[in-house]
This record gives sequence, structure tokens and C-alpha cells, in this order.
Amino acid sequence: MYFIDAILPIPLKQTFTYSVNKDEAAFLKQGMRVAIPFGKSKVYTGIVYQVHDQPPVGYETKSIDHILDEKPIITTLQLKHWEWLAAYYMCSLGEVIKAALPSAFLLESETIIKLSSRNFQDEESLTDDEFVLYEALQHQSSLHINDARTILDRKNIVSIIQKLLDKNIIEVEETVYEQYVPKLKRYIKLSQKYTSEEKLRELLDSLTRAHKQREVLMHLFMLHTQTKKPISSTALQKKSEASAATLKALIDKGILEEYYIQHDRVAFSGETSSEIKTLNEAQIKAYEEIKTSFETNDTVLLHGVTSSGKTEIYVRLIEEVIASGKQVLYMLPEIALTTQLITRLQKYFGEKISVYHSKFSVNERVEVWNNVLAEKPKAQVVIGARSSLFLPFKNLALIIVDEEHEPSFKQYSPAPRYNARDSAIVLANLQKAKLLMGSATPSLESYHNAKSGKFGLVTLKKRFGNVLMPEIELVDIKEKTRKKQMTGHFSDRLLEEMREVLKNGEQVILFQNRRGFSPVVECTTCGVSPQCPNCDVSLTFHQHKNQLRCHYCGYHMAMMQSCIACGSETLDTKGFGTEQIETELKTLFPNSKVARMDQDTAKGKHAYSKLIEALENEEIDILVGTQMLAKGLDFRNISLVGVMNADSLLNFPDFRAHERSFQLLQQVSGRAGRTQKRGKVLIQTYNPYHQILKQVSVNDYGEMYKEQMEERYNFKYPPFFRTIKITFKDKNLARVQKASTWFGQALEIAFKENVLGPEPPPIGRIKNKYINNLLVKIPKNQSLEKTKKYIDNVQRSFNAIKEFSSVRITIDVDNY
DNA sequence: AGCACGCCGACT
DNA sequence: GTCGGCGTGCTC
Repeated sequence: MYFIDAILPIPLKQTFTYSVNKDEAAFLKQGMRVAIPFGKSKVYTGIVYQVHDQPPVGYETKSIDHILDEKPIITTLQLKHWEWLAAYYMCSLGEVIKAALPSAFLLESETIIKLSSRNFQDEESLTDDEFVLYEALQHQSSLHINDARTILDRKNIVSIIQKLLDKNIIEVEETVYEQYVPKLKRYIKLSQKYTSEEKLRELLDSLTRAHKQREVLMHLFMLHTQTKKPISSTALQKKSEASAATLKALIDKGILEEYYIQHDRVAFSGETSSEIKTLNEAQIKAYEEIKTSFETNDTVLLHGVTSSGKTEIYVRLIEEVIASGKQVLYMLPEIALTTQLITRLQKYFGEKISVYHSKFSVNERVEVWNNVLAEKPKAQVVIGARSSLFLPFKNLALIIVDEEHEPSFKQYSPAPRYNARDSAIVLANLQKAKLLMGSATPSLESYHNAKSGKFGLVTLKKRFGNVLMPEIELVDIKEKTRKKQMTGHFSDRLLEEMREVLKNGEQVILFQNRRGFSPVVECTTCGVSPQCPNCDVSLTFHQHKNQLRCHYCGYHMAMMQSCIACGSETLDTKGFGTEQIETELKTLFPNSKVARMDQDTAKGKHAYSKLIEALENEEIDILVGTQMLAKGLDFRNISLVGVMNADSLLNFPDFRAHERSFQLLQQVSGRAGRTQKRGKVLIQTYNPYHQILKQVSVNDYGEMYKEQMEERYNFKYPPFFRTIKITFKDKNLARVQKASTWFGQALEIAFKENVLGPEPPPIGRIKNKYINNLLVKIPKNQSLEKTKKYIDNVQRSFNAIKEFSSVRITIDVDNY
């Protein structure tokens, strides 16, 4: 009798035991995938945790469905790391696996099956079941895996899907966000039938009435004589300005033929310039300090002001590591926002770089995964967002966590609620690799760690090429309003500077930390503003669609003409966002080109890079945007940055609001004046005497650090105390309150005054669920492990209470 | 988390 | 008289 313990991608903190036969037992290794039946009908992909011969007591085992891998796709080291992650962030190993593996590895019931874009000919080679599926997909473009089950009338279809996948006939998709990237590029050529002059003339004559089609053909010939290379359908379409339908018509008529050439997804086709920018004196010094620091520290923090050339130092370090044949992981926040940086790195390292990011297609992610696993040279350097932490590195020597302070390194939902920066420290430890964190505005925790000797610290104070830090001016808009010197949301100072800059043909960036036109609609007669029916928030107004929307549940309705409560037509808009700024700009600067960048306009990679390109080509004079603008944009010609209103940042209800404001304002300011000319930053605020704004204006990180640390100490916040947030959700308000109070009291027995709450968050109801939070503060000298164990025990007792069975609990360790 | 089993309201 | 609402409990 042989058994395996399998990990399933579900939030249960246990493994599941299945029986296997002798051969399977000999073949299976930890880290391989198996398809296993679970519950009454589901088939899951499980990961083999261990193979053994101990029959479990108390239940009958099921046997596995079949084996999915020939070799482990997960290494022992990875599993160790994931186990740490699950224990530390108080979630199941299955949840970690779900986050860690590319979804193509986890064929689950939610999988959507699609026909691969390539024409498939060899229908003979398919088995009956495979053919039935293939046939079904000819009629509908996509199938849910459950539909597939119905069609085939059998439960175990994972193996069939796997086979079709292997044969490249189908593709699977998992999420709505996924962007489909075809692996095969479509090319167009003239059909064999028309290669002779005579036939060709005949053909063209026959098309005299089909202008469009004729046009397409003419362009095809032109392109062909010009390049002598295969002509891609996209190129042809673009050149001839024809629609896809025109092209299709020609193909359907048999005049044109389409064919496909495989394009490696992770291929890089640009030029590489092997010469690495020579480092300046300060950079060399920093580089050498890092090297020295690595001798005694596993983790080093590089604190370098914006535009000081941190990237070049990274490049130098990466170069060294790859020369020694080892792997490098370069982590960045929100990779889609840093195409500029990727291009830059590709220039240095060419095809040795793989990019890994959750918004890439599943297939591409699997490719990168396999390349890393096989230690292929093209995956020697992986540049990725937080999920790249989970790749199967075998020989990692260096991890770089760039923009270390960025909040997006922390995942809030779903579980695992991990911080990729902190988890990277553990990974580096396991891999015996070195970790370099970089930031112009380090998080207080990291800086504290560096100051207290836990990390090494290297500082880079000068901007590259000795460019001066921008001059920062605070504008008191309270006073400006009183003196009637405001035009809409613009102070006379800001307008003055903008005019000056635009006159010189330079560019302006305006920063407004809010999306939408004017978030809240309010009736000036009765004071009522329309609320979301499912969440405790006011609906926000979106001008271009003329509708009201809820940011939390997606509820939307048409903008009303009159107040729903009193019927009067005195509706007013409160607050302001990027859209309104954009509208105001169009009247204030009718001759300048204005563009807007926020979640609405930058949906998808393309929209974003188009904006960047336009900015680069100086087709945009004024760019208005949100947070996005703060991240690593590097432009030469921007000499003025305006912050429309700094107060909304400062007044955010979070203990890190001040730290975050400082970081954000510093980063945004860093966009100004990256060349010899000194840039200018104007920050509009109602409160110019605010400490943080003062510290930003004189660029004093040290002072900010000192002051904020004092506050953190006084109010028992990180880095002096750790925190764990426990969230309770239920449809019934009284029940959440009761449940969270019960839980809180149980915790108070052990942690006394270090339990805060329960209290509802600023938004007390989302999607019709009421929310209550408990916060546990853990002093430095209290064992984190014991604390978690205690919470675990409380939760176990809690779960036994019938009354609370509908209450959902989520635990967020280090919820900052 | 799913998902099935199971017991009470608005429809043919 | 049934379809289906989501409450509750289990998954090797």
C-alpha cells in the first residue's frame, strides 16, 4: 500500500492523502502535479508533498486520477519558502500555491478552453474524446471546463485537455484580466494559383469593383518588393488601412492565404549595446560600498535620491552575477508601468532577461517558469513584479528589490497576504543569495533596519550628472482663495509657472490624487448625495460616460437630472479629480495639448505605452495624472511638476499617511528637471505649515524619519510594534459586531490593551457585507509565533460556535 | 473556497 | 404542486 500527501489549491490548512500503486509511488516525487478527485465531482490539480506507506486512519483514501508531470515543476527549496510564507502570513499552503503557480499549471474547474489561433489540420490523430471537444470549439469560441464535461459526459477530462494543450490545439484562460498574446504570428501571402502574370491580371480585373480588396492586394505586392520578407497580417492591414473583414474576405475567396510562424514569446528582438554606461564617481563609490557591505550583511539598503543612477549600479551587479553563471531576480512594483526600465535593461542584457508578471499571458508565464527551472540562459535574469518571487530558482545569487517602499509589494487580497519585499529576505536566505533594496525614499521599516544594523546601508546623495534637486515651492491655496487668486483649482502661481514653461516649449506634469471627474454629487438644497446600494460609499461621478459609479462593487447608474431625495435641480459636485482638471486645462490653455493618465485612460499596456511615447515625442504639453505618475518615468523635457492638492494625501486615515505622502511627493517631484536645468515643483495645499510638506520642500528625509519614528513609537506602530489585522464580514450587522466582540474579548485575555477594536473600517459595508476590524499590536519582545498560535486557537473555538458560522474571517499579518 | 444536500416562498 | 432561494457541513 502506497500513499501520497497532496497539497490542493484551497484554503484548508492540511494535506490530503490519496492511494497510489507501486509504480506510481516509485515515479512520483515531491513537487510533481497530479490530477485528483475531490469531493463529489471536482477534479483538482494537486501538488505531491510526500510519498509514503502509512495508511491514514479514520477515512478511506481515494486513488489519484493520473500524473501530470514527468519531473517535479516545483523545487524542494521553493516548497520550504512557501511553507514559511503560509506559516508567517497565517494562510494555507494551498493558497500560496494558487498565488505562486501560473494558472496554466492548475487546470481547475474554472478553466476556460479556447481554440488555439493556429489552423489545425491533422484531425485524424485525435482520439474520439479529443475530437468531440475540438469539434465543439469550432462552433463556440470558448468553453467552460464544466461545459466540456457535459459535452463529453465524463468527469475526468483534465487528461484530455492536457493532451490537446500539449498538441497546441487549444489554449486555456483563467482570468478576465488576461491579455491574450498569440504565440503564432499570422502572415499573409498570395495564393499559389495566382503567381503567373496572366492569372494575376485576371484577378485584378475581377476586383475592379472591390476597391478595398484591390487596395490590399496592391499593398501586398508593394510590401513584398520592398522587404522580400514574409508579410505579417498586421503590417499589411496597417499599410493598406483595410479592415480585418476585408482581409478575411480575400482569404475566404482563396486569393490570399494565411500562414503562421512561431514567435518565441520571451524573445527579445531589439539591439543590444554591450557597453555599459560608465559609472560616475559617486556610483562607483556606492557600488563598492555595496560589495563591501555584502561581505558582512545579507541585505543592503541603497538609499539614493531620485535620478541618482541606481539602475546603473544594479546593472553592474547583475552583470557580475550572470558572468558567474548564477541567477538574478529583479523585483519591481507594477511592472506594466515600467516599460521604460525593461527596455533599458534589455539593451544591456538582451536575451538573458525574462519578464514575469501576472498580467502576461498564462502561456508566457509557463515558458518563463520552465526556463528558470531548467536554468536556461535566457532566464538568467528575471525582472518581475511581486509574483516573480515564486519562480523555481535553483541558483539564485542576487535579488534586487527596487522601489522597496512601494505599497504594491504587499498583497492585500486574496490570501496569501504577503509582502514580497519581506518574503524576498527569506528567499535570499534559503538560496544563500544577497538582497539589495533600493529606494529614494525608503520605508521607515527598512531604514530602521538599516540604521539598527540589521541591513547594510549605502547612500547616494547626488543626482546623476550633478543635476540639482528641483526647487519646491508650497502654495497656500487657502490664502489664494481668500484673495480670489484662484482660477478653478489653479492658483495664480501655478498658472504663472505653467505659462512660462509652456512658452519655452517644455512640458508640465500635474498630479492629482483622485480619479474620476468630481467624486461626489451633492444636492445643495437638501445635502443628500447618492449612495451605493451595496456599499457604504457615495457614488462618484464619471463625466465622459455621464454616470455615477461605485469603486468598490462596480455598481453604476445614469447621472440624474434632479435630486432623488427632494427633487430640486441644484446638484453640485464636490471634490475634484483628474477629469475635471483636464477640462479646466482645456479652457485655460486652449493651445496646449493636454493628456490624462489614470486607471481609466491607461487600461491595458498599450494605452499606457502610447501615452508614454507621446510624452517622449513631446506631443503632449501638459499631462494630468494620479499616483501612476510617481513611478519611474524618466523624461528629459519636464521642467515643472504641479501637485494640485496635497491635503487629500495627508489626511488619509492610516498611520502611514504621512510617510506615504512624503514618499509620493518626493517621487513626483523627482520627475522634474532631470537635465541640467533645475526643475520646479509647486505643491498647492491648504496647510503649508504641515511638517511633512516642509520636509518635502527641503528634501529632508532624515528629519521626516526622526519625527515619524517618534510618532510610531508613541502610538505603538511599526517598526516598534508588529500588527495583525483580523477582519470580520457578514451580511448581518449585529452578527459581525457580536462575533468580532467575542473574538476581541478572547484575545484581550492574552494581549490586554494591545487589542484594538472591534471597529468598522472607514467604509463599513462593501458588497452588502458589513465589516468589523480587530487590530492586535505585538511588542518587540512578544513572540510572534506564540501570538499567532494563540490567535489560531481562538479562531478554532470561534469556528465551533454555530451562530458565527456565516461570518467570514480574514487575517492579515503585517497589514501595512 | 466550492459544492452538494436540504428545507421554505413565488411561479406554472 | 414545483423551481430555486441560500443556510450548513464536508472535502483525503
